[in-house]
Amino acid sequence: MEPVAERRPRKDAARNREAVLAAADELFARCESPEAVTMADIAAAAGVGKATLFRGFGDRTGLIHALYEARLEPVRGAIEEGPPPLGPGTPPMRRVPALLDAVLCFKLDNRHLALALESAGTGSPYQAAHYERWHRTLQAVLEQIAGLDEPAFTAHALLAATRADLVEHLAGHERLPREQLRAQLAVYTARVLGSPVPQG
Amino acid sequence: MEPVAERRPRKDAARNREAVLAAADELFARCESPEAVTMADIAAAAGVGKATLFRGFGDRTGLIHALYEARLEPVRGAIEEGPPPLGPGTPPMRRVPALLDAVLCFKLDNRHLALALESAGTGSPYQAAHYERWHRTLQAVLEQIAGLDEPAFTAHALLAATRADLVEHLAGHERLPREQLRAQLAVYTARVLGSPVPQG
DNA sequence: CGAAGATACGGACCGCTGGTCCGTTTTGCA
DNA sequence: TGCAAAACGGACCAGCGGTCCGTATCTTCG
Repeated sequence: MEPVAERRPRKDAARNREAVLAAADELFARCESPEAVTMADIAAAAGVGKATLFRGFGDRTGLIHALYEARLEPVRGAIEEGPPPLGPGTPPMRRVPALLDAVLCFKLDNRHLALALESAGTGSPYQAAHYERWHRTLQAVLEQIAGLDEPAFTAHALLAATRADLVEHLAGHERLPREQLRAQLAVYTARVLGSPVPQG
Repeated sequence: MEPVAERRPRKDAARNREAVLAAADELFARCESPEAVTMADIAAAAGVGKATLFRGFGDRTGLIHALYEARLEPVRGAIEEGPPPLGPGTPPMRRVPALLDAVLCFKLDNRHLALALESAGTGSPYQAAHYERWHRTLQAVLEQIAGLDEPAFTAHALLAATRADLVEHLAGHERLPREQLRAQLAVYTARVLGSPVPQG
């Protein structure tokens, strides 16, 4: 079979792609509701025609996914090959809370983007590639904890506690401070794991 | 001050309202994705003009809310004044799992409707009246359990495990049987409460 | 360096949706 | 039975995601 050459993109295309991602990022960050930022807005802010958006990312959800994935990259790296307590080689009972805290912090730092992703029209968030990844990772760690059955469901349930709109509701609407939210999630996680509650 | 007379609606209006609710209910149940059923569809199915929809319910989310509330009515009654284990007067450690099981069953029985509600364009599900109600109820019961702090967050987290799209993902997409899902939620709930796991 | 082919561009354009307007019909009351 | 008030319905509108195609830009090769 042909080795699919995968010729690298033209340089104006690459530049435009970056411009679009940057513009979208800023617009989503600035606007309160993800639905308030339209594709035309993004194109205009990037100084680009609308067709360029769709040629480069397929459709709206494609663009949001790409943006999310780019922002997520560092966290993913830290989880897959970083040092403890996030990286591999951490004892499960310590890694699970670390993973969830990382997810929570990410959503706090990228509230609007996460919100945009999870309410991105077509398809539930549960079919997105990154959710699958997070779930698999978490499930694998949970499986190493003796006496904890149903790791698959438990992983879903724990991740559900960090849903973007819940985070937005607590942090944004109810003004719950960041550290307090993190602490509450930590306590909750500990309870699920049956471990003694963290200090404090 | 005038006693606001609240003159009762004309009978054709009442009849149309029912027709619309019935039609919407059936359409949402029949179609896979809530977005696939448009307001025009509902109006046509009810044998009514589009304006009647908007006059009666304000906008799309208003209609969905009304429908949801109507379907929810029996469950709400059972919780507020029904017999144990759902109603008041049940020991907290037994009532919490009963409440969550009721929520789960409701979402299983009304998957598409719940999905429509939670992905209803404007506003997160956390601002809807019924969520507020469920959360308050659950929180109140959790508060009666000694040694369990953060009842507010715990209530949110537990309810998050019954999110409509998660339920849809597990029951619909992954074909997890109803009883199995209920059992898993029960085990998970027990773990959060720190109580011995239910039999089985 | 210049020309030709490939690639990407952009904004006018389309279909469809939620939501509104207003002339017409139905209802309730005297 | 007559008349005002209330509700009707479907043509209508604005705005969205997404597409099309003539044009401009890049790359490559002689």
